[in-house]
Order: sequence, then structure tokens, then C-alpha cells
Amino acid sequence: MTALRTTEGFSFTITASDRRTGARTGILTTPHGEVATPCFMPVATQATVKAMTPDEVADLGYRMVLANAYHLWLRPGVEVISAAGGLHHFMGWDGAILTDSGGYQVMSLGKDVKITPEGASFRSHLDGSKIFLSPEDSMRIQSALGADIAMALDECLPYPAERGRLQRSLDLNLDWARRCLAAHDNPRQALFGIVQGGSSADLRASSAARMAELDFPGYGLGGLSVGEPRELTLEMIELSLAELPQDKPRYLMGVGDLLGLAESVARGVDLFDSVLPTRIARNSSALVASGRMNLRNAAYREDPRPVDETCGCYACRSFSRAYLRHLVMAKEILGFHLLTVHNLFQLEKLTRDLRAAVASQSVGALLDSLAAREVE
RNA sequence: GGAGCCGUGGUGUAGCCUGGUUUAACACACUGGCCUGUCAAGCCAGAGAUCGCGGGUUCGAAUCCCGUCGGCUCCG
Repeated sequence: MTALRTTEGFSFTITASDRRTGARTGILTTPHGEVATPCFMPVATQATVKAMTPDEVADLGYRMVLANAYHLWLRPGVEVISAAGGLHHFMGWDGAILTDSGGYQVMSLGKDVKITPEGASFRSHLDGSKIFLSPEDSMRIQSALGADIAMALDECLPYPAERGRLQRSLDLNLDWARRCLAAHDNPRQALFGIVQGGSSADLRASSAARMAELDFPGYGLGGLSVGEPRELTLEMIELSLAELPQDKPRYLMGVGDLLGLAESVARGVDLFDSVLPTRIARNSSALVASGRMNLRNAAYREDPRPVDETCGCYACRSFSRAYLRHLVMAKEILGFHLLTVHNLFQLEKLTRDLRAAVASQSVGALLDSLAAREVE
């Protein structure tokens, strides 16, 4: 195996740890700048954080976003992005980019999916044509896109999944991970492996332990937050992290609610992504400590208060719930934009608060106050 | 004065001719829920009209007949 063991311009340094929880802070150095962890990555599936300009995303404090290899491969095509000088240049984002391999799409798009040892064959969600994605394909695509961090192609199973299925998937994922390492040839790109195992404790631990042996520069925790209860998610995180090296970044894939993120940080997770903040914004909901606020509700028709009086975002500083409700009821784009701004602000602020709490050894207190907060 | 057309939930309509698959359908609006490595400015669900009104025919009428009220159009 000729795997790249070092990546130019990439490193991860832990700067502090909370003594009473597993939380830690770090600096993730990438070819496109440093990223303070714990960090949330807004999702830019189609090379755009929906409803936001790159400047707005950066102004909120974000230094890294997630894009999707599968979607960009199908449209506009890798050639287009290569010709434009790579994904960063194409989308006008000079911060770091992590690309997802397409493994999740195989599950979520789910039409005529056939997983073989060679790869995944399924139908394009755009035109129904049959397509095939192998670990090597995903590496080639992500390398061409030029992401700072690429993810190994994995098989992500829905919840609940049969044990036998999970077991077979575990071996397949190990094999695919090795092939991704072997195929990965972009020296300016780090490649993360992905721990699977569903919600089965021993399979989860086994997947983590065997992935750890492959010595990736970072690890994703995949197949979580796909419908299983929160306690189970947290248990799987603990089991996985126990098997992974302390000094490598750990990335929990797909968690974007405030409490869930904070509880995961307390267990040692460094990176997150989720469509939740941006998607629910476009579906009229604001992220609040206690969960979500649906601005379509009639209760806010004449409510002069901001979404959250303690929030410093542009939307909360400038507009009432009544106005936001009016905008989303009228399906005005501005309403969805403002809610996206608020939701991304909340997540970035939470990670900032968590970083400060690690430095001051007060992660537990922050968690307690977050759980106790009710915005109504 | 005469003739014709129309009157169905909040709004706009379908059903009427060829009564019974109508516990009256659809769209929008309204109310609520959902969304977590984005096929998602989306999806799901709910409330809401006994069909202008009265009478008749019929086993059965939103549907047929008569009358009446209201609106519109045309002719005088």
C-alpha cells in the first residue's frame, strides 16, 4: 500500500482539554487556513451554502464548509470545476473545504442501489441513468475538486439495520477504506476514514478499532443521527471515540442541533456538519436552545420580540418574529435568508462558547445552562 | 317588461346534461407537525361547505321540476 501518511499543509494540534468531560479544543491547519475546533461546517452540497454568499458565511466566523462529491460530479461535472481552477476558486470560497464521498447519497437517494465489493451502482437522481461509484472513483473526484479534506467512500446504512447487514457492511467499509487510502494521491488533501457499525455496540467499537489501525489523519463517525434515539447516538460516539487515537480530529457526521452538538463535544468530538440549520431555515424554523421555533405558527403573528432576545445575529438585532412570520408566510426569500443567518450564527456561537468553556474548564456548566434554556 | 346565464367550505372552481362508486372533489389560503455526511424555499397531516332559499318528483336530489331571492348579460 502506498498510502500518503503525511499531507502537505495539514495538521491537527490539541490546544486544551476539559478535565471533567471529554471536550477539547484544537487547531486544524489546512492548505486553506486554520480552523479552530470544536467546529461546525455549514453544508454547501452544490458548492453553495444555500441562501448565503461566501462572504456572509465567513463573516459569521466560519472557516470551513462541506461540499458533496456526488452532487458536483453529476452537476456541473468535475471537468467544469477543474477548468475553473478547483472548487475553492469555482465557488469563491477561500476557506477550507471538506468533501463528502457520496456514500451518504447512495443511501439517501436509494434507487436501485446495488452494493458490490467493487462499488455502488445506483440511479442518478437527476436523470435516472445508471451510475457506478467505486472508492477509486470517489477519490479521483474529490482529488480533482481539490478539497482540503476528503472522506473515504463508505456504505451508510439506515436505522434500524439488521445485524447481519451491519456485519457485512463493516468488512466492506474496511476494504473500501484501504482502497481509498491506496488510491488517494493528492498531497494537498487529507483523507479521513469513516467509522460505521450502526447502533450496534460491538460492531461500532470493532469498526472504530479497525479503522484506527489504518492510521488516517482524521476520522468521521458515520451512520449516526439517522433516526436512532439521542442516548443511543451518544453511546455510539463514546464507544467509537474510545477506539480512536486521541490526537486525530474526530468528525461526527450529520449532527447540527445545538444540544446534540454540545453533548457530542463533551464526549470529544471536534468537527460537525449538518444540513439542519440551513434546511429548517428554508422551511421556516429557527434553531433555539430548546430545539426549534416554527415561525409559521400563528402565535407569532403579532409578536414584536426577536426570535431570541439573547442572540446577537443580524436577524435578531433587526427584525421581529411578526415580520419574519410575515416573510415566510409570503414565501419571501429574505425570510429564509434571515433564518439561515440566525441558525448558522447560533451554531457558530455555540462552538465559540464551547471553545471558551474548554479553556476555562467550564464545559459542564455550559451544557447545564444550554439544557435549561427555554426560548418561548 | 322579456330572455338567458350564474349562485357549492375563507377565495376560485369541479361535480349537474346521462339522479345512487359523493361519508360533496380540487387549487390556493388557514392550523399544526416533520426535516440532522441536502433529490428538501420541501414534505405530511388537520380544520373548514349538507351544495342561495322554499316546495315538489323519486326508494334516493348538489344533480330533475316549480316558485322565490340575489348577481350578471342581452333584448325592449
